[in-house]
Amino acid sequence: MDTNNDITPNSSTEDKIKEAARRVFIRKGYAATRTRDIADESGFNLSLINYYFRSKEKLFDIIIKEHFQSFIQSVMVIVNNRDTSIQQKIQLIINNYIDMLTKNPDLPLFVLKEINSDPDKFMAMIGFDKVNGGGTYLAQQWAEMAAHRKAPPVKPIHFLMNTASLIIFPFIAGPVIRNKTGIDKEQYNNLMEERRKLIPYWVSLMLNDSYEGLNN
Amino acid sequence: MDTNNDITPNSSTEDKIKEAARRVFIRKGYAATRTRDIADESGFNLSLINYYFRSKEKLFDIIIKEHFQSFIQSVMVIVNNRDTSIQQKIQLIINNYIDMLTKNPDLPLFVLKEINSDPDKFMAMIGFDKVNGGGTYLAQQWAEMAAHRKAPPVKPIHFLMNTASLIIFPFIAGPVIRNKTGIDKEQYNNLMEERRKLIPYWVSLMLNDSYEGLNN
DNA sequence: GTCTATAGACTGATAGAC
DNA sequence: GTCTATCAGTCTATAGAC
Repeated sequence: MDTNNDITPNSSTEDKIKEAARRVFIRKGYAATRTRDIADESGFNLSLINYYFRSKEKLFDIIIKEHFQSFIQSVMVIVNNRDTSIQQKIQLIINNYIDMLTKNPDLPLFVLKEINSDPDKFMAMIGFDKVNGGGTYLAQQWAEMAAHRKAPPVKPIHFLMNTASLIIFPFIAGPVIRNKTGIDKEQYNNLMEERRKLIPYWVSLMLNDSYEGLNN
Repeated sequence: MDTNNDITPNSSTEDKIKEAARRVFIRKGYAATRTRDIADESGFNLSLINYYFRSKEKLFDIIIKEHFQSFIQSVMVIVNNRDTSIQQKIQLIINNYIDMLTKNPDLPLFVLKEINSDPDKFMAMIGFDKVNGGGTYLAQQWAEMAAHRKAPPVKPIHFLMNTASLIIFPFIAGPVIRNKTGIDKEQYNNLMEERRKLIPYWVSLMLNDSYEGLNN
């Protein structure tokens, strides 16, 4: 998956415009992005955007598809691996996300914003509508784990929400937290690195049988 | 704090425009909001927006100030209360947030989006720049708790991130999760209600001395 | 106070020169 | 392929009738 922000020096004009468009779209969102911003970012003339891609919307569509499909697929490979435990899968998914989000910190806010403005359209665009979490091998492992406990662990939906929250939200809230604490981007990334090991620990706490005592 | 979406029937034109503007701004963000949208939402003519508020930007400024200041103050009252424990404060803050976010599910994404586009400006606008978390009574209680432990609990910054993540992120991700699971808005709100008691339990797990064993 | 009409700037997209 | 010039539509804001 190519989600880094490097400029490939020998790429074609078409690719350079795509790279520039990807950066601007993700930073500002579809609505707030002007085709002139993309032209400036690419270093080429405004009219070339329409020459290569016909319209702003088609350019957006192409870029987003390319950007997400390989990432979604890499997660699907992890959750369907028959040789790893639930705990190992969780660690791998967390690593996968933290790698990707460290490279693309603007991505979660962008995705949530676009999904908010038209859920069905955007999820179909990135191919997330075809993902069926319940049909994964991870889901099967979870069901087996739940069956072998006296007390049920936390509801899957809450567990999923919590794991996603702990991974993704700190990236979204980065600007707020850095603004309040005064820590710089590098120090903040170090905090995110610490979380690679901390999040698996925190989520494992939620799966403990001691959960039983809570149902009051 | 008036953050509900009720239309007050006997309010003036000025107030009706403010109410309409608040709804539209929060739903779509500043950049994507057109003054025509506000005019339509209010039922009045486009030109009255400028008659009463001079410009889109000044109207935005007024509304956002009013919307947040009372909420921030209500949280400050909780964190500076000398008669409640850390645990009680956490529960009260969680209740405060879940109440507010259930009424205004679009708010977190709106805030994060605006902060992302200009952190200093927006945080000053809502008065959050003057908030000093380290000077609160809660911070003092935390320091005392940490001093009485052999092993330090989780770093305050991670604890803060995690608590905020578990509260706020599920509201942001609501559209995605509802889209994937097919559950409706009311069922989703029920899940959020469950979290009132679950989040304090989960965050308490992170404060346990068993945390000691993690530092490998 | 509330409306219609329109100015002036900006947007996405295209025609045509080279 | 890449550029300049410009169109047609939309945006915020204002002037002026009532």
